[in-house]
Amino acid sequence: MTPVTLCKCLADDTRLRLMAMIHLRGECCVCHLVDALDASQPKISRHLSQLRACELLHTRREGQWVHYRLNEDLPDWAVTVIGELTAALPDAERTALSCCG
Amino acid sequence: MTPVTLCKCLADDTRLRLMAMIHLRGECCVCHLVDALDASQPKISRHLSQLRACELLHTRREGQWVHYRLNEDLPDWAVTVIGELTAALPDAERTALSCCG
DNA sequence: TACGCACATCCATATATGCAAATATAGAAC
DNA sequence: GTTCTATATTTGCATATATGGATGTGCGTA
Repeated sequence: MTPVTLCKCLADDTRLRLMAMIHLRGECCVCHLVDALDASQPKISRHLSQLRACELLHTRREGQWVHYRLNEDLPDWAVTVIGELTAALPDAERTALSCCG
Repeated sequence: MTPVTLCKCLADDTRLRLMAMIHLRGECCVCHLVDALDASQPKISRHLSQLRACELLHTRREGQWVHYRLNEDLPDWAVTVIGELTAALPDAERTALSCCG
């Protein structure tokens, strides 16, 4: 995980909101992410795949659901950056991502 | 300045190193940035233009030289992110950007 | 005029993005 | 076991955007 790699991962509105939502809520399953972000399921899936390939996210399967969570081994600076960017989102958007839907 | 905008600006190796160098050194003129990053002048110039257009950098002309510095009005979260990413660069690279060349 | 510094434009290439369709995977009903 | 449905992923294709080199232009200095 390099600084540029992290920025590329977060340099897309969908991916940044995915990371923010998982950062705020903790573990999330795909269907909840699709609902909260109001995007097509394949679109969400593709971005999740990219975030997983870059080792930002880890997954856990539970029956038919796949749960995504932050990689616990991310370096501190990466977690700090994700937290700062999440906190900098507009209040309305951050609230929509954090509350249960 | 939105979180996604900042990430897009920093999601390129040349731009991230430009921002890191200016963050570490303070104000820099274009010719020094070109030397330190070992890239073509038009390439550096184009990326600087983009960073200036996004309000990350401000400029000051002094004779034939143009000096770039961080926008003093950047929100705190943006400065924090830039600082974290700069600090996360490999030691050798960060040293090359910070020392006088 | 001549020279150096910085910026802008043109063009080719590479990468990213999104939609649609096809392919696993798991659970429920029979 | 078989079939059906829901969930999630993957792939192909077209489009959009980003990137970099080469070249030309503008500005300031001597």
